[in-house]
Amino acid sequence: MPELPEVECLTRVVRVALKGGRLLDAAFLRADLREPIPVDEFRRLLVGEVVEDVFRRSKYLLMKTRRGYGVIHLGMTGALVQHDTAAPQEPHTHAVFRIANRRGRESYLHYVDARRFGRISCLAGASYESHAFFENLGPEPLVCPDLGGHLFNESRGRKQPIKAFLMDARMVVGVGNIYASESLFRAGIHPEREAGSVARARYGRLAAAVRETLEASIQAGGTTFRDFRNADGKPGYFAVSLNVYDRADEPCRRCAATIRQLRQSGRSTFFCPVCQS
DNA sequence: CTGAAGACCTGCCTGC
DNA sequence: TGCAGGCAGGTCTTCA
Repeated sequence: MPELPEVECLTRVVRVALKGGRLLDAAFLRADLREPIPVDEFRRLLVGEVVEDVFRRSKYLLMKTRRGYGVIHLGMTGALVQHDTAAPQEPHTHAVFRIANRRGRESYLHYVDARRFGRISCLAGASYESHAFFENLGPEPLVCPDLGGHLFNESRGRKQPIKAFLMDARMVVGVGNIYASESLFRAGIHPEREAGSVARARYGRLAAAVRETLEASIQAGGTTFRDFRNADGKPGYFAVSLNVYDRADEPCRRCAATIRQLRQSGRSTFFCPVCQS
């Protein structure tokens, strides 16, 4: 399940493969993802054009050309895998992009997504920030200069549990279910605590915990969990160091108390009842 | 406005 | 063995 570190790792691989090169063709085997792929517009904005940049905003991967942007979101089960052939290599291959790197060497990026929660779209024009996908997004956790202060300010008056608050992309992007549990553990904050009741200093610790957790996962190549693979098809290796996620009834690595599981807003939360308060 | 719940989708796992 | 049912969750929509 791709979260921000997975998308960051993928973006780096795609950047090497595509920045300064061209998208030569885009074949769509089925266009009915979470929303229909705008096939004609996508081709018009991207095919044949030089890819000036490949970057990430939140969990979206963007490819910039002089005409606009290609936008890819992997949803829950999506993957973008590089191959030497256009022929689908596995079930649920929904799109195949023929690309050339800046030296002209050709390869293929296969978009694979069993559950079709993902999104392939495009934006015309020179800027992407004002588009509906992006206009309400909070800051990037890895580069925001004062994430703790920002979260503290945004949280005042909110009765929402801090875990739901932390996962709200309008507050900060890129903290999905796994990293929300892990970050709250690292910061020692109970996931059910009211967001508005958490002190400024604790938000400072939480912001540091979010950053450390995400960066550790990026270093490890993204969390391996069920469906995720990197663009070269290799799994990431972060799952081995998860402290609480999916560890219900197992001992806390810090204090040996039993890790507990609960449901918040329909999502599984894992926490240590001793380390987190 | 807030916050919670539902919908989307399909592979995998459990239990009968 | 087969099959029903629950679960996974990012994001958008709906509802109270």
